[in-house]
Amino acid sequence: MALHEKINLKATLAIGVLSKKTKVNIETIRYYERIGVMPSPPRSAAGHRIYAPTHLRRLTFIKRSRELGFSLNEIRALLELVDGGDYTCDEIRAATLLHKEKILSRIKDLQRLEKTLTIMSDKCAGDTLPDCPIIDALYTEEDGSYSILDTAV
Amino acid sequence: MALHEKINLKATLAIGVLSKKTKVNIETIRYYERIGVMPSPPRSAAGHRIYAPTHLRRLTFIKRSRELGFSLNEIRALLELVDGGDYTCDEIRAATLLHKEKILSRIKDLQRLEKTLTIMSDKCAGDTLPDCPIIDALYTEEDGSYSILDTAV
DNA sequence: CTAAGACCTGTAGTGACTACAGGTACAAGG
DNA sequence: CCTTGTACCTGTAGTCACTACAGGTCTTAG
Repeated sequence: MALHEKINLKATLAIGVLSKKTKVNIETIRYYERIGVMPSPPRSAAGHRIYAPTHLRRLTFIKRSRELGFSLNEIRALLELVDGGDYTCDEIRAATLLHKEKILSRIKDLQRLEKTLTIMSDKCAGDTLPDCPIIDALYTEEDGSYSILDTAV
Repeated sequence: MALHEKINLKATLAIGVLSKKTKVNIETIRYYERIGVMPSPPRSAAGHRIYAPTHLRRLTFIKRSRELGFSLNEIRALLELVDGGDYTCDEIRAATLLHKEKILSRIKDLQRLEKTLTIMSDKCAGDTLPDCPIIDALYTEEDGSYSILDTAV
């Protein structure tokens, strides 16, 4: 192994190092590769993944976007735009605002929920009797005009 | 099939009827039975499930609790209390308030998220140039003190 | 008698991971 | 030289709360 090869390896990262730097689980990194949001990196002779700074940047992007509540599919779409280089600031802002709207409606759902829970527990005498208005309420079909189901982050 | 048998069947429901009354999917009802939150109902000669009004009540309870953001495991625990009949109003209220706290912290997470998204899109000129501060921000590791991951409803 | 519809079981897919089991590679210490 | 420890590898299965088939049986109306 010649010196110049060592120099080339200087800026590379093993998966464990990448994991620590990004605080993304090793298994998650491999998962991202499997589903194609991270590219397959080159391998060492022993088959170990060798990451370059570009991978670090990309994984940071993915992690940050996940933290902001984007789904992996949304991130995939964002990355395609970015990879293609044919995006405009307008497009990205539109996607961000759309996402913000989703978050806002999720907040509203949860606030309605919280209100209902408050009302229910306020009705409750909170004594040691086996009779509870909360339980009664749960047995009663409500309006059902809202559903918080399938509104995961 | 004698008359008295028909009378006994009067108040029973087929799975499709139960599904329509509760607005819970047929497949979901069977799923609830499989995981044990709904009891296995008696069957007709042909093997069809025959539900009684108690099943309707129980499924309503489950649906309503799900709408209020309780997980099936939490519902299982609630149902055990109710089934045992040894619950007090206090216990139920405590569970409800605990759940409310979870919802509140989820709301806070989402509000922080929303704020960040607002700040990011405000920075954006929104023009047709392929250069976007949002993208730049996504490539940048932030504090990371909060994570919205694994905070599904 | 036939066709539509409701029901049955069992399995696989979703999203975004996480957790193994069982194996290989490689460096440092005895 | 051997052992020990660590980091890596693949592949599969589990999580949650469903949903969606495939491929069958049963019931009911015309």
